Amino acid sequence: MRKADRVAGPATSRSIAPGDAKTPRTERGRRTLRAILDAAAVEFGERGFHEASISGITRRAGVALGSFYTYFDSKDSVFRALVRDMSAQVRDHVGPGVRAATDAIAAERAGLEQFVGFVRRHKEIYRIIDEAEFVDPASYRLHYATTAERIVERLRAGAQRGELRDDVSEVHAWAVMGMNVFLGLRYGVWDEDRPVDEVADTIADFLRRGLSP
Amino acid sequence: MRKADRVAGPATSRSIAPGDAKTPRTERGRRTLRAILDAAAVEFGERGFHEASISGITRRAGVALGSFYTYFDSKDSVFRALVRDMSAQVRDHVGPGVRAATDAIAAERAGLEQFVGFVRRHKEIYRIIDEAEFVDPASYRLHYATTAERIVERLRAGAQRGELRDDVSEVHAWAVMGMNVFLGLRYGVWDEDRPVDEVADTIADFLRRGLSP
Amino acid sequence: MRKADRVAGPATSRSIAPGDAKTPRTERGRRTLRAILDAAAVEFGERGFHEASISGITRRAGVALGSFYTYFDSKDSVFRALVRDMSAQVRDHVGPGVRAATDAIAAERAGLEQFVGFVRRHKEIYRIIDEAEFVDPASYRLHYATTAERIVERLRAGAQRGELRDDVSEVHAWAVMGMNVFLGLRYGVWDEDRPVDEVADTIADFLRRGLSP
Amino acid sequence: MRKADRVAGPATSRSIAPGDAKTPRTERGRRTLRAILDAAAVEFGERGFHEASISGITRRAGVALGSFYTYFDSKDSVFRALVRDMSAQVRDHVGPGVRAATDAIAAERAGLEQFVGFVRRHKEIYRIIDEAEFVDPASYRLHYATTAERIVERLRAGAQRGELRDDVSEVHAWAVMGMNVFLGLRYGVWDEDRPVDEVADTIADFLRRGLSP
DNA sequence: AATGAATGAGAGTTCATTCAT
DNA sequence: TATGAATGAACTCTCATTCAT
Repeated sequence: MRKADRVAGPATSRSIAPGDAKTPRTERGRRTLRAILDAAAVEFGERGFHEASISGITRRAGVALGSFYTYFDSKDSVFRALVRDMSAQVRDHVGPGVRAATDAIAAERAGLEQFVGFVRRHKEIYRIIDEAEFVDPASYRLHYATTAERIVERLRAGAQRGELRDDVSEVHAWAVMGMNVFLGLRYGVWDEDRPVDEVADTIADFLRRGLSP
Repeated sequence: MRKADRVAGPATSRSIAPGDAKTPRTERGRRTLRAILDAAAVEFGERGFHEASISGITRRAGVALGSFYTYFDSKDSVFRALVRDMSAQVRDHVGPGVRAATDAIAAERAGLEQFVGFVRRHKEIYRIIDEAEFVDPASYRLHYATTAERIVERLRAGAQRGELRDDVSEVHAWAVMGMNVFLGLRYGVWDEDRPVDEVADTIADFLRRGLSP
Repeated sequence: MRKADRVAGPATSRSIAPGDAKTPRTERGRRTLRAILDAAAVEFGERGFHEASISGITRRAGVALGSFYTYFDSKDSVFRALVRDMSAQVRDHVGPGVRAATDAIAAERAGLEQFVGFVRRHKEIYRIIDEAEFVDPASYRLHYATTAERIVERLRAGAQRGELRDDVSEVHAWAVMGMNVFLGLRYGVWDEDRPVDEVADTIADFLRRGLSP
Repeated sequence: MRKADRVAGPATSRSIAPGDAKTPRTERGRRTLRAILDAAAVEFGERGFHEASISGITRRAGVALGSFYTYFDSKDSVFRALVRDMSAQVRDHVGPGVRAATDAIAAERAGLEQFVGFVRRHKEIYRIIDEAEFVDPASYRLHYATTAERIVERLRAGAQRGELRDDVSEVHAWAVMGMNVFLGLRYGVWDEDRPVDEVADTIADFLRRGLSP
């Protein structure tokens, strides 16, 4: 996978200019925007929003400082674009595994497994989404609200199929999401001292007992 | 309880100058330090670390700008002091209820209940601890590592008393902590649309099934 | 009269490319230049020289940014072209009425009346010429020096015809011009709370007494 | 007269911090503010508002860049402070001569004489007030509206004393002000090729004939 | 211990102008 | 001739920290 695809690749059908970016009209413009977005992901991931600088982004992208403002209105606006893009990436990477699962518990197990694996490979995404809580609260809320929504739908579908208890609710969904996020932080970002498999097995067993009818 | 005690009260055996603060030698100095710490909690809570300013803190505290540096070396150092102090506050407020519980599940239920109730009353604490991930990662890690530690000890003790499964582990502890944090965010900070009781009951039931022998 | 003529119309014998503009060779080029000049008059009039931007001008003109430099060397040079053009417009609109007057006082009356009426219809011209004091002092001086020159010639001619005092001088001319400009500002640009007629009558009476032999 | 007095001297009873400046609490602060105001008058006078830079002001004042923002919120705010201050200076320098005059015509003659003399000595003030038309229109309007007001009052008082025609009006006042301003520009700022006396005599004679009953 | 003025590095942003297509 | 992306100097403003009083 080419580097640029990480941020705006064809695999996910996301447009080249997510969020607030101005759409380039020429091929050269498309290349520049792509370079800026990639560089921004690295810069924000390494230094965090406030330590990051526009000049750091353009230096990494190999373009002039002013070129940044050809595509974005402000530092905030790249960050917003990035958060939305990464939120979508998490969804796109976790989704297939979940949908391929044979039952409700297997689905949640797959979700956790994919998620922890994904954050191991993209630690900067974890950081960027988390920092959105302070920089772009709206996107942050949206990300987690949407994620919880998806989980509760899966749980309810499982209940209807008789695989889970009838009283599964939003509370369970937030609990599951909270587990995933913190397990991702602990076993994905901070330390990889435990196989993802093992963590997923442990949690799957826990959920099976806790949520079965 | 007087306001100052929230940050550095005698009830919790924390000294008046937690973390990096320089210890004042006179009564007047103690009052000034207290005022600065209180003001810092408000300023960081309202504006976040980077938006917060030293002059904002001293203005709220009603002292001169320069006085800040009589007690702290830098902006980072007040923040560190505050994070540790608040981490201790969470522990101090949640601890008694947990210890008073009659069994392992009741203890976790009490922990969640106390925690959500606490963050409802102190939303700024949530923000300050969370932002530490970016400003003072060491304190952030320490906070969650310590909290997970305490949970795993409780779970193991419960297992030894035969109330929980024998295989409870660090993974379960991080899962429980993750639930608590996100339920606190959802039902404590963002919206209070569900009674704490109900949330706690739901999770207690879930844990009982999931973790019983 | 078509809109473009306001800036570079055939009626006044001014070429399509006044001042610093490069002369277009094709019909298409002439249209583009005309569009840019019109747009510049609006942009400078609305926002003033420094707030105005080349991109604002080309946006209004509906042409690409780069096209601007096909016709002008710099921001200063459009402004210069515009100032000269507008200076000529004032002259062209005020002149006929003055020349048609039957005596010296009537001529000055007509000059004021035409001038105030003209600035009411073209408030942006006022601003553009005035701002030239800071942006293009040479054009500014030239505009007022030329205007004063014309006034002093009229006054001297009136004196020779025995309609005015013999000692009319440059000082009187500058006084008359100053009146006109400030009355134009007050009753033309700022507020139209008094009929032009009345203002002109008052001043004509004042001049008759002040300048008659 | 010391240099600082030009901007904020005791002679005119204007405070040391006109307009938008923050009041310093120490003697050292007062000195710094005074240096910044003086430097700003020179910088704006020489380079005009847009070419002037804060760093140019602080360099001239011999203080650090940041010190500017100890006393002013923005470039606009010093400019506003300066415009108001200078408007007051013109008034203060012209007023005494006018009040000391023995009749209405002598008063206007004195006003013009003082004004032209003043702008010869303070050409930068002329420029600063004029540029306010574009930078701070409110102050500009206020300056001329107030000045016209004062003139119309003088004329009406002269009429009541039987020295001037009964129908003197706002229109005459604006005419007189316009003369003064343009004569100041021509014989004060641009060129000193004619003695102030002579200009004043010419205009006084003109006014006497034009405005006498 | 307290004050508040002074400092200056550093950041984001603008936009006239150039240039490859 | 027209396009619009690219450039980078220059500017305003912020604020943690220092220091003289």
